[in-house]
Amino acid sequence: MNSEFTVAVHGLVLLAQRPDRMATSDMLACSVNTHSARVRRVMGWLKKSGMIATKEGIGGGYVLMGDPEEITLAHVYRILAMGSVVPSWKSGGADPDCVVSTHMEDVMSEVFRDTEMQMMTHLDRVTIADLLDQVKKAADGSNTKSR
Amino acid sequence: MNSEFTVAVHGLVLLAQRPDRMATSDMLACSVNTHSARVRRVMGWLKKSGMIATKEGIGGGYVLMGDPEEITLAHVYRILAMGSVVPSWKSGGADPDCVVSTHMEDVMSEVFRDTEMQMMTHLDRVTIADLLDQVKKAADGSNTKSR
DNA sequence: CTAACTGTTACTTGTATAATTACAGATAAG
DNA sequence: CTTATCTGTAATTATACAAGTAACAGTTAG
Repeated sequence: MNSEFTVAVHGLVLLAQRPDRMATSDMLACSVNTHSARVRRVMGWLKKSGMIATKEGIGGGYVLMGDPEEITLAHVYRILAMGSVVPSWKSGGADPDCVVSTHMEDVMSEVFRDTEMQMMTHLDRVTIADLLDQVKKAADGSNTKSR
Repeated sequence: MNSEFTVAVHGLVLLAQRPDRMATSDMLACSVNTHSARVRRVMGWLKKSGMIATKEGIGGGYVLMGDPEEITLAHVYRILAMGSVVPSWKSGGADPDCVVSTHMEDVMSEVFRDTEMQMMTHLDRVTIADLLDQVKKAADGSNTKSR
């Protein structure tokens, strides 16, 4: 699971929170705590998927297009992070006389693939709206605490 | 999921395949295609968990202690890779006036934790023996092919 | 025209990880 | 006793990848 997924989810939650569902890349970058160029890159992928729309020029920004209660983390993951839990490093292949060496790469590839699929079943159950709720609860908790 | 998990699983499958359930770090390193010092480091963790035993000196090596049919990938994951699917990079925290910025780190931490738990349910169903079977099947497939 | 935005590429910097070296300790065999 | 073969461990080096950032082009409104 990569940081681009994190940026995207954070960005979508911020858009969902905004009254007009809109924010500029600078605003998003400030909330996320990263550079706006990075935000633009990530949000560009989401735009391509139709999850958000963009308005260029004066008064522009990114606009959430879907219903936060219907946007799942699995959907975001598929766009930005698919395969990211799989290590890039592979074992085996060095010893042609050892069947384990010869075949473990393929066997592990399947393990990783199936594991990622299972992981998606959780992400399929969590929506952007859920996360916004959690943010609000945490914020209410913070406010209560400071009283 | 990190490469140490991969090294460990590969090593365990090789031990399970061996008639005496034993192999030296050099042998393992050759099969895995890495340096023996790295193998020793990883196997050291498995030894601490009781999954394997070691014999030092002449005629030494690593010995599989459990039943391959009862060693799950989840067990290996817990020892070596716990938390490895979580990005080290965190978003938010830069804008104290933005509740999303302030709380998203904690919210995402919980998402990652729950996602990893769900992932473990798959790893709990796969054993070292399963993987060895797959290696054997793949090897049989290869042999058939070359006829 | 200028300013405010998105979009994109390329470069720089930082971080994490894999490879490797070096050596100590344990054990068996001669 | 010495030597060889193993495990165990720390440190250093090399490599890969990812995050940060600069730079600029294109789009749009005033």
